Amino acid sequence: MTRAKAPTLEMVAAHAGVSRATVSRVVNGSPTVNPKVAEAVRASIETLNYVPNRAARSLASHRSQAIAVVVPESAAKLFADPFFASVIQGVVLELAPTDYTINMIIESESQAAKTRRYLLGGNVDGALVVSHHTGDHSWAALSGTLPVVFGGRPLGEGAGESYYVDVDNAHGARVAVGHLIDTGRRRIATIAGPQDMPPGVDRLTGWREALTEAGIEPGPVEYGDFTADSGAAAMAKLLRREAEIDGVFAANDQMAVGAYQALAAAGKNVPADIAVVGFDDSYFSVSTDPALTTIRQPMVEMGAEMARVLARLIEGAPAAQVTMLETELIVRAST
Amino acid sequence: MTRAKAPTLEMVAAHAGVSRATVSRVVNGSPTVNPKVAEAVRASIETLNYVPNRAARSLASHRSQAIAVVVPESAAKLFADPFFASVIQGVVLELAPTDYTINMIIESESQAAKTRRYLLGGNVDGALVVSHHTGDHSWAALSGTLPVVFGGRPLGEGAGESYYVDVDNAHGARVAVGHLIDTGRRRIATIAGPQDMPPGVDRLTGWREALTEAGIEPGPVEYGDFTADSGAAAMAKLLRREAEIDGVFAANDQMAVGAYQALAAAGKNVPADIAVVGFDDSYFSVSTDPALTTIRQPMVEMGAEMARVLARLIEGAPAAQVTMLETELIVRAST
DNA sequence: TTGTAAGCGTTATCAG
DNA sequence: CTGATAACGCTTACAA
Repeated sequence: MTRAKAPTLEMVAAHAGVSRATVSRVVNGSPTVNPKVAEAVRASIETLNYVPNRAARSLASHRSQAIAVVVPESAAKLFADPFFASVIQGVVLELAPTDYTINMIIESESQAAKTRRYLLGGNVDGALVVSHHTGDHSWAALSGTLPVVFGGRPLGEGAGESYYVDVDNAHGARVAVGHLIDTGRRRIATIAGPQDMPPGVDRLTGWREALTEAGIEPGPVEYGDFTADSGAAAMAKLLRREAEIDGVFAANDQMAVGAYQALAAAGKNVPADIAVVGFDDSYFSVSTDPALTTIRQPMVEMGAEMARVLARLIEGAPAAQVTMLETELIVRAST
Repeated sequence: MTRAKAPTLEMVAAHAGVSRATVSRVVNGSPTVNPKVAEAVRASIETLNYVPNRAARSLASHRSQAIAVVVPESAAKLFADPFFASVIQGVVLELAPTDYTINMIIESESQAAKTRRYLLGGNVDGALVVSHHTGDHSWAALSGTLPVVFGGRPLGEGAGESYYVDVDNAHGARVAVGHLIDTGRRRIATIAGPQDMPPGVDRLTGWREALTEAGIEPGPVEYGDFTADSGAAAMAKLLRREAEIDGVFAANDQMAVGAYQALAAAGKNVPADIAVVGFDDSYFSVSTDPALTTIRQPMVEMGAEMARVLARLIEGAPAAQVTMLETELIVRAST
């Protein structure tokens, strides 16, 4: 079962009776080629079933037509993290119809140098860095050398340099709290996320803004680390601090789920005694009882947008340095 | 901001005072090179921060050091399907420390030809096809030309040809049913999956085998399509057929979740009146009330194993044509 | 053990 | 508008 040798550009040239240069032009859609000749070449390509060799092409053109998608190892280890899965899905679907190839690469501490060199070694035309909630832009240094687009707002310095696509967390939080207010809640607490992660900060800010703008005194704040357990603990503390809380905004669904437990333990009914709204619209939100009102993040869209921005960057086209994606309030039974 | 030209193998050779061939040998770990020389070359590589150009390398060697991961488009569109996410995670983690690059590619009907040519065009050294529950091996034809490893048992003809890694569905089902029997259930029904998908078939078979082997008359069977709604409908039918069912094995967690609804509607208590066990150990299983007893599939491990088998195939090493992965019974509150 | 030199399949620069 | 003819950076017989 010998594999037939793949036809080369040269063979096409011979078959069509033109030079290799001409075939190359046709393949690359150069306008400076006689229509008739082009047609003939295309016919030859068709009959020979020719497909250009990527390696040769990128060696000669200095473009790899490849895009790296970098995910932190920690994330890759999480069991099917829906955030990453969705973002990557968006990237892949967006790039599928283009000529770009997607190189999935894992950023692990131990291989940091290897990864850097891979990226800088001309193996890819650009990189997409998905940094979950951490705001970690340790790859920012690459930006000067290689087009890079980040997912999530960068934290701290270097922020001004990089291109990124993010979800408008503050706005989402404001909408969530606004919904609580609209439904008559007046003593609204929050279970905030870690303050060293942009989403943690922004969602807390949004909560506070919505309240002060509405002329309502912000309720108590407790912090969690985005896990259900931390949410339960935070809710318990909140309850201990103030029994009259009638609404709580959790910075993510998992903490909201944890809050449910603490609430149940305290004999509080959701939403009768206290309304709760989460953030993410993860699968937790539908499987809880009562189903959780939450803020949906357009994760797939985020991946797609990142890919679009990167493509523009690679092609030298102007691109927005920061793209904010809108969230959406999903009202369920918890409010 | 000019990007410093990447160092080439030639520059390393000059720096180390040897020929390019020698540097190449060192880079590729050839044993026929003087240790001292090799060391010197490595030092030069280090100081120059040299990283081999992939395109040139594969052009010259006819190996791409790349592996394609093919996912059906339908799956990619599902919201963060945990099955795919986990399998891919396994693949990526397994391949990360190797020199293989991972090319994610989506198999869409409209681009089938393009994908085929990409795979056959020498762009990758092998391919991993993740075909969820469908058993679709339409890519089997590639096997003759390119090393390919499938995820999931192939359906029908061509099965004998291809390499694949699968979860032992029948055994998992037997264990699930065995657990039901062990806990005293005697009238055990099943909500089976589609019979045109290997897992659907195998899990039904396992259910039947466990029962007959235990000398228990198999209970009624109803079919679903792996969705929660279909599970609810199937459970309702089951109840209508026989009120005395005291145990049910759902071919996946989602259908088990659906069954919960039908059971609640019928005033049945889980697990007092009827025990239910699912399959997959998806996140649904923990968020239900009561938490679902289920069979865990080693999805991440499946991806890793697929990668391992493919690597062996590419390197011409002997590899098992079929690898069966063991499942695990996870006992929770529903039984 | 090491070096020489001929490619690998395209693109790109120049002439024509 | 088309055709030579160098690169592109690396691997690999073949020699030495």
